[in-house]
Amino acid sequence: MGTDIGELLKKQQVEISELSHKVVAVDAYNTLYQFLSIIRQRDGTPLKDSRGNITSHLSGILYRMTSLMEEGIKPVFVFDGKPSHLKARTIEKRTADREKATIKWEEAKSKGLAEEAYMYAQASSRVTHEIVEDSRKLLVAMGIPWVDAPSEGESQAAHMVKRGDANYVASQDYDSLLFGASFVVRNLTITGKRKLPKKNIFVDVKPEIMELGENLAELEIDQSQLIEIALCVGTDYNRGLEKIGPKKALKLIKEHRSIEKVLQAVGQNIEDLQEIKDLFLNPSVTDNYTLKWKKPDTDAIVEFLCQGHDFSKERVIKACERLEKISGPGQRTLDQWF
DNA sequence: TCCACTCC
DNA sequence: GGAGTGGAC
Repeated sequence: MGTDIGELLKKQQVEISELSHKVVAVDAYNTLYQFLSIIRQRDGTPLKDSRGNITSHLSGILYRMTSLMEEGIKPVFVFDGKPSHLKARTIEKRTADREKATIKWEEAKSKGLAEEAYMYAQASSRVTHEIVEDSRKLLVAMGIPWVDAPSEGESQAAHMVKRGDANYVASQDYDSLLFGASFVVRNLTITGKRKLPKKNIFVDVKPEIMELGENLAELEIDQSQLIEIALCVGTDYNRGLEKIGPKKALKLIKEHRSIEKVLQAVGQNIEDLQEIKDLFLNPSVTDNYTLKWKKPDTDAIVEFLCQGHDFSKERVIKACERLEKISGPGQRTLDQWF
């Protein structure tokens, strides 16, 4: 997913408290996908209510956003709009991969291969329309704003950082840097535990910040060249060049100064090159949004999660009390919130 | 208070 | 992922 240029980028580990009072534009798709793939029962089944609706994302949103907001972070969710036609191949591939994984999940389950089953269960995660709608409902009840991107959520989130309406884009992907976000935060979690892929081992992770300008300076390239490197490696809009990874792409772009010359040199081609480059440089975004953090509507949260989705009332109310306290009287950050 | 482990 | 629990210290 996204572009694999991570190893070129300098990241700075920070404490969550360092993000206090910052507005963070959360890449909704990325975050929801993360919740769906990770918040699961031991056999790999996602959390579900009694009617069979998936609820993993709701649990993730409720608890993580509550914790982040307790730290003084102001999240805004940015949802994907209509994807570019250039993304069609990637979307088809994701669908196919998901379908394969779903079949393999069943197979592994019937063979009693628990670990394998879990892995395929994760890979079968899908951010459905219903999951997006439910997430929006919960966000509204929690008083967290959200924005609909005309196209990519990541580009809209990057745009909001460029405009100064947000301080960071939160995403595990690197694409928002390609879209020109000057600050991106990864691993925006509380516990700081992350399961290693495949293995049943957990490692400590801290939020890490990437600064676009600093990275460009370090790599001695400009924004356009960073995009060209990504194009060489492969993005959601194009297949990467054969036998070219991020290190080699960087070297080639610096050496030849432009991707056209790189393509000549390696004797390969990238379809729709200019169009994709333009998509990163001039993405479709909107200024038509207002960011307003409101007091949580505890009744609505309880109604939605407990009556609607069988959450434990006791636990939900506890989370609501934490939320109310954030915006409540005696809170120093009160004026920062409204 | 710190974990491992379970439940959601 | 994050909350809750219970045993170990």
